[in-house]
Amino acid sequence: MVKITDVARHAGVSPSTVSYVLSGKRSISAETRSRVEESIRELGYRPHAGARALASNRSNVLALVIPLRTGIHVPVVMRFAVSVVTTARRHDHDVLLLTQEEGEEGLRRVAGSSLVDALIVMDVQMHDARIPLLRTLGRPAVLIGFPEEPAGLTCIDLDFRAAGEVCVDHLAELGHRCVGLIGSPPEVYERETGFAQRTADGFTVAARRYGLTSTVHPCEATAEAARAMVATLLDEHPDLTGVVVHNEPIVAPIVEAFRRAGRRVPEDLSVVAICPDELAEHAELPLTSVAIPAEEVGDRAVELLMQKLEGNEVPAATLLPPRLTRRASTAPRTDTGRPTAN
Amino acid sequence: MVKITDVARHAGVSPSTVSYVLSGKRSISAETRSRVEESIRELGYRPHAGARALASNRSNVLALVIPLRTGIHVPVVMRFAVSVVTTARRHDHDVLLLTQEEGEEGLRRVAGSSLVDALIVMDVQMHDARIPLLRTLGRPAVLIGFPEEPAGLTCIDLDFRAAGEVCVDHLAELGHRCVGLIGSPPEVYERETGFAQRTADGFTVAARRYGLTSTVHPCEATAEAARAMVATLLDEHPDLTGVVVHNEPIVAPIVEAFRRAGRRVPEDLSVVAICPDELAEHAELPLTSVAIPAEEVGDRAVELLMQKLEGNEVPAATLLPPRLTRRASTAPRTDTGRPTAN
DNA sequence: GGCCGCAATCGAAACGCTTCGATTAATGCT
DNA sequence: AGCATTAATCGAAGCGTTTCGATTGCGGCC
Repeated sequence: MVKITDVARHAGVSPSTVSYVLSGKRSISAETRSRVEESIRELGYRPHAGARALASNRSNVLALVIPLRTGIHVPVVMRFAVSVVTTARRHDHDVLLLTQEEGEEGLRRVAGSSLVDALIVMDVQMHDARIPLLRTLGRPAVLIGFPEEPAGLTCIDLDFRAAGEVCVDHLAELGHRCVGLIGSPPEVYERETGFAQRTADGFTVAARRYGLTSTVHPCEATAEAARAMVATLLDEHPDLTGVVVHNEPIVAPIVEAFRRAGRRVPEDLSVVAICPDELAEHAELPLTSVAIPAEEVGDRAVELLMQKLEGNEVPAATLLPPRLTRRASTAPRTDTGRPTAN
Repeated sequence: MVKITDVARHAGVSPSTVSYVLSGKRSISAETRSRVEESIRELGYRPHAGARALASNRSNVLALVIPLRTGIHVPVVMRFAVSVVTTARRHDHDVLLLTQEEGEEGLRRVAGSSLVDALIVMDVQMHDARIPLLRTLGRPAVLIGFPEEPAGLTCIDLDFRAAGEVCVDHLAELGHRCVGLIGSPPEVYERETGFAQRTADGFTVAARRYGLTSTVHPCEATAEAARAMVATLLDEHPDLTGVVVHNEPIVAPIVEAFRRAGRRVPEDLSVVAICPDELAEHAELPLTSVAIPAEEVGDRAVELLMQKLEGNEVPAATLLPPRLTRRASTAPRTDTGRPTAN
């Protein structure tokens, strides 16, 4: 293994000079710099990560805790993860993958052993056991999602409450008077997962503001559940003409089920999805949707973390504004109420 | 930060004794051991990962390279990743996440800097630029998938060739005489991704052995493409009564499309999927399938790596035998050929 | 009873890097 | 011309472990 002293000897300088060339923390003459760089290249030198971490008290590794729970849409998680890794690399950091199975002890371990400099935690619950822990860990952390009591922590996410509202705004503007939200699986709500709850809150509040009839239903992420859901909905709310779907895997099955139930989309029934743009665009019928900006969230989370690592203050809460894109699944309400034969 | 000397002082022993208690590399009296352990607990001591890596020349971290390419089914990738992390933890290792974007330079970096002790590489191509690199890296590596020239490397995967064969075996036994394989998106084949190619090979060879008419078609992973595929297939092969689908996202759309085209499944047309059991079980019509044992592959990959880290020899190739589970989507061929009206 | 071997423990030398003062040479200022 | 300042570099002291030989008792053995 080639080490810094080898490079130093080869370039005719001291090891500290090599170190400063690498870190740029002190000025180095152009001539020396290029000589050192040439030696580094020639010898194929790579600083030893452990030695570096020991001496500098920085590992240049971030921990990323990814959720494994049921009811969480995997492709979205992956998009977060990838954007975190990509952005971390831009800042010369690597990413250590932790699963939720490891739980609090995992966080303690990687933080306590200085394996990582900072942490990113996904899938935050309203009352999350990791929250108090993160406060005491003494390492910068960014949460993707908002707990009930975020004081002292840095959180970022799509503004799901606003997302719920924006969907209702859109439907209300189109003249719909009776709207429904088809949400995440029940267990997601039972766990009090912030994003699901807040979407429902925003939806309900906005509907009330417009004086709309509204209803919220959790739904399992299977095609059968989707069909059953649609049946229930149409049965209990015959006037229903606007639906918001916040459950990625079943957006297509829901639309399909409404059609089978004799509702044309969008002529008889408007559907707004809260899902990645990609999914909405490539559906059989392109769907009006509020995007889940996974890449942006992951990216910004890392940027926030980097700021904190440099000792800078960062906003405690970052709520990304929802962006609704009109596509082919929403239309003004027709007067006829329930136009097609049943 | 509490360090090993603090623990040593607190327990009234030397630092090396504490180290030996932790590593178990020398015998320690029961009394001393428990005194040290108590001190560790009381002080909340955690060995510094960097210092440990420096002194021991082991980071206890594995690199996992995950694919980001199009045409790769994300949930399956995630299941690999999770099982890798879980098993690695059982062996007291952590997992560093690398994306394919980082490419060869990423491998060089993490291996060269001793950030990781060993590597797991997913989504291996037949002619993969990383293969020669891995041979020179001087670190144990396990590939999930098989390249063209695996000499000197350790590879593991489902035996996709056998999987293709097993599907044909099953269909042939049921009396089908004209079978088709609907595969991964074209780009996956263009990249010469081993698993796709081998499945197709196994399928074709087995069909020939039985004297069946067979056809292989790549297919984009969208519902539209699935429908188009089905139309083409039925058009070009009117006698088709058995289909193998090796493309997770579209198994349901394919079945659906056949039904719309007037083929009852399984009465008129048998479908075998190559996909995770979970997907096959929870489909509207439970599908006869060959499972993709992601968990087992990830698990075994880590076990192999651990063996190699301990200096043990391991088999160069591990091919997990395919397991076909009969469910409701396959049935004996009926005499009528194409029974339902068209 | 002296010797051997083993179990248990200690001390000190790495491990490869960063960083902090110190040193030297060159530059600017008056 | 002399002094102060700055740029460029060096040397050495850590950083917190692990590990290797050395040391100390102790029981068993002949």
